Amino acid sequence: MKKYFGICIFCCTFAPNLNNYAFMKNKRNRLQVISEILRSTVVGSQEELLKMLSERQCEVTQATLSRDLKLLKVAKTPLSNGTYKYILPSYNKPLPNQGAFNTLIAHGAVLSLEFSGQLAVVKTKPGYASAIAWDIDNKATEQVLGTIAGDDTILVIPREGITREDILDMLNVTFAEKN
Amino acid sequence: MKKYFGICIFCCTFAPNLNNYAFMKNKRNRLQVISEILRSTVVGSQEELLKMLSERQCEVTQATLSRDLKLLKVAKTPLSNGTYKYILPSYNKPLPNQGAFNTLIAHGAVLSLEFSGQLAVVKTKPGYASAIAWDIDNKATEQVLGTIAGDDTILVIPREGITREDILDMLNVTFAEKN
DNA sequence: AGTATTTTTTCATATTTATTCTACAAAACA
DNA sequence: TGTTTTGTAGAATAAATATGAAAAAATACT
Repeated sequence: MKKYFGICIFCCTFAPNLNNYAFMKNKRNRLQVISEILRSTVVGSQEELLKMLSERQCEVTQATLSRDLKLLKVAKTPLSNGTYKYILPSYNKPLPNQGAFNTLIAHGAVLSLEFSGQLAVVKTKPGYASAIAWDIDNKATEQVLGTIAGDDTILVIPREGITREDILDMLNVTFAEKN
Repeated sequence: MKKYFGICIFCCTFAPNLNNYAFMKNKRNRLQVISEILRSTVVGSQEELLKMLSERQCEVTQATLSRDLKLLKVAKTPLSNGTYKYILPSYNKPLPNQGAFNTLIAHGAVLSLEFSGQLAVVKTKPGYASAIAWDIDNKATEQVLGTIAGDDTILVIPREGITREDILDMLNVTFAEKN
């Protein structure tokens, strides 16, 4: 049976690659490091990035880096000062550091959680939204006023006074039970 | 005395260039044409773009094009299908022009757009909501956290920091591409 | 007008980036 | 187990892109 090897847009790794390889010696780590560098630094060329990688014990060739950047959908864009910058696509940018929830995200039907104002939006695999919304509705009446589910998106409306952290905790609990 | 020649991000021309030149024979027009092409087509290389330009009576060399793209801050970004695409920065993408969206509204499946707080609600012809929501989801990940569609209504949840105008622009782009 | 100044363009080329081809390693399979 | 498939990476190279410098065009100035 064919397994799907898809890159996880949150941790930038391949889902089935669960083993531990030598530290900093594999693609997964490298992609992570590249993301981190690009998120925090202005990098104008692959060569430059190559140097920064080798400083972090990631020795690769430009060919590999080119492929990595393609994989990560990193764009090269001109800046106002006449130089260039490699930028991560927006979904890689934030890396909302949500600890435990991230690991759950990586393997389940829940793809992401993001906030906007007082609202939370949960993205799921297509078709899963209603089922998961039902779980949330039922397990989190204290924190959640209600949910609205489409096909792959759930809008979570928290009660007044509920923080983002509360929502996050609630989801962790809800999905911890699912696995 | 030194004059400041700054590119106008709205019309893509240089401010002091107020005269009329021969049609399609100057930088201003060329930049405009480049913007139009990139807004409506997937272009993967400068050579490709060069051809499209010459079809439109803009004969230039790759060197000039490279500089034009730098000026317009066009980024080259990898696509999921393994190819590349030149993309305009977001402020060039739409024309922040209420009018355009209204005309589309008048003839298309999109009936209206209204805002409430940070949320936007799009009304569509019956049955169209999911299809249009899907478009919005896919074409506006930068501005939109998610959408939830009923039969004829779409709830659009903008990301934090996204203005109503951004949403309007985004919709213009999305629906301009549909025609 | 003619001349000076600034801007734009091209040519040639340097630089940068993507890809082909090869080799090998890990995982899946029989 | 051996075999096949899939994924990763490097070297070499092709392809794409950026840039210096000179020429041409446009504009400003007198």
